[in-house]
Amino acid sequence: MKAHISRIKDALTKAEMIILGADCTVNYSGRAETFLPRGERIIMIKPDKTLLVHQPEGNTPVNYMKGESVHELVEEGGKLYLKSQNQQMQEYIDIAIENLHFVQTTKLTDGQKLQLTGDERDMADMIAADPSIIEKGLATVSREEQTTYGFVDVLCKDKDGSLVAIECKRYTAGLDAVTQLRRYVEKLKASKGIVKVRGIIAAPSITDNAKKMLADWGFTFVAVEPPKYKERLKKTQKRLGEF
Amino acid sequence: MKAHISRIKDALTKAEMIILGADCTVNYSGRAETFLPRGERIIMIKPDKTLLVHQPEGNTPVNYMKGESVHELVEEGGKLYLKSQNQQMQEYIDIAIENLHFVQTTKLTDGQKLQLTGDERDMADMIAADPSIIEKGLATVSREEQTTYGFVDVLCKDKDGSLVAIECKRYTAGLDAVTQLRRYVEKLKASKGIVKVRGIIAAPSITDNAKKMLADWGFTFVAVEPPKYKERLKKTQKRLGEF
DNA sequence: GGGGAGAGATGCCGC
DNA sequence: GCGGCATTTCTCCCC
Repeated sequence: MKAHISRIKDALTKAEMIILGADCTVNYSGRAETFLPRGERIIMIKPDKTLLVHQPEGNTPVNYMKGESVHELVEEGGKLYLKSQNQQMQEYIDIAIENLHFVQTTKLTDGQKLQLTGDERDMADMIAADPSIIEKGLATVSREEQTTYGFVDVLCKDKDGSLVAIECKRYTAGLDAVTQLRRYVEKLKASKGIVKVRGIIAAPSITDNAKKMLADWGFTFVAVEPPKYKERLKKTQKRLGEF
Repeated sequence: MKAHISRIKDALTKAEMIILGADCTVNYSGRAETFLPRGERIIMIKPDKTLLVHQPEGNTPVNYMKGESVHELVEEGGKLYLKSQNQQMQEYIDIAIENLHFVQTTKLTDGQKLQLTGDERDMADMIAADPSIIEKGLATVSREEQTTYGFVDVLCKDKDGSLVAIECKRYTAGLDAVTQLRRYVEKLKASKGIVKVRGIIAAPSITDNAKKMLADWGFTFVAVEPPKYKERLKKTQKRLGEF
């Protein structure tokens, strides 16, 4: 135990990655208040002082603290506590460690950034580059046209010269997508003093309610698949199809 | 190395928590496509088959895979790969492991759930229990009143008998909060055939643009602090104030 | 299981 | 720094 403690303290000063397997209870106080009764979890303290507490299940950490937090390992009344606080956010975490199963510390070297393709930006770029995907005769006017009530993903003119605001969604468009579009169309009408501005939602699909609301406002939906979506699956299927 | 590999494979079959420190490159294909060049990271495979890849910085995993994924450790051409796939989501991750710094496996027992107070639900409950916080003479009609275009956080009647829709936000209300409120108010008017329905946003603060849009629609803003917000800080300040 | 909305959201980009 | 918005969002809850 003594060896564990000194190893953690040493790693904290050296800004090494620290990973603990611990039987513990967790209290958080800050933007809200949480309590996690005793159980076995993984505690991770990153070189940038991010703290993560992970349960055996689920994607998201059950408790966490932003980078630049201050962590301290203290012994009080024969018990071990990990006390963390973030001055900026005025947040606090106290972890009462009942049992320390293992301690792993390591220096990590990694300056790489994730390269991602196929997000909403790519989808909007794809449409802006060739708006005929949406409708014949469309011509792109601008990308991310600013209005005081937010920005339009892709702004086009149709073959009749009417402005067309296009809102892109990578997933099923819901009510929020329609209200967003509506906001932009209204603001465009007001700011430019035009009566007719069309609105289009470009997404792979749309919910029934959103479709109704879209109809209420005279907008339309165009089914568009986001780029790079399940690319590997498509390749696999193609390969299978070749045989 | 051989010992590492067999330990990982064994832990996978036993559904133990697996944590690797590895120099690796990561490819993901599914809802999008990502590539992460070589660097040192922490790889975590949970008992429920969630996969997380963490860089030395930041709160969120750089790559991940939902639970119920299938993970396989394979050696190809003298190199070690961790190949994961999720059948449901049609997603794939390949991790090329250049160097395995450490392997940690452990059985984790934890059936506990996080207990949280101070979220939006608590805030809405607080207002519903005593709507005079918002305005004198208000009486609560319902919580989460359903409309086809979404549900109203708190529905009240004012001293004149007019319906009042209240939208709660724990943080600074933005444009989206106003459009949400607008949606509900319009739907309430339509479904109940009433001309006058008031709209109120209850939040600690509101952005300038949202305030303008609120005014455009004849709605109002009431400043309300969410419950339990920075509770510990308040306690500390109170204690300090005593001296 | 889909839809709607919050999250102790986080992170990114633009003004 | 605030604001507006996407996220491989995730997660919960209600229909």
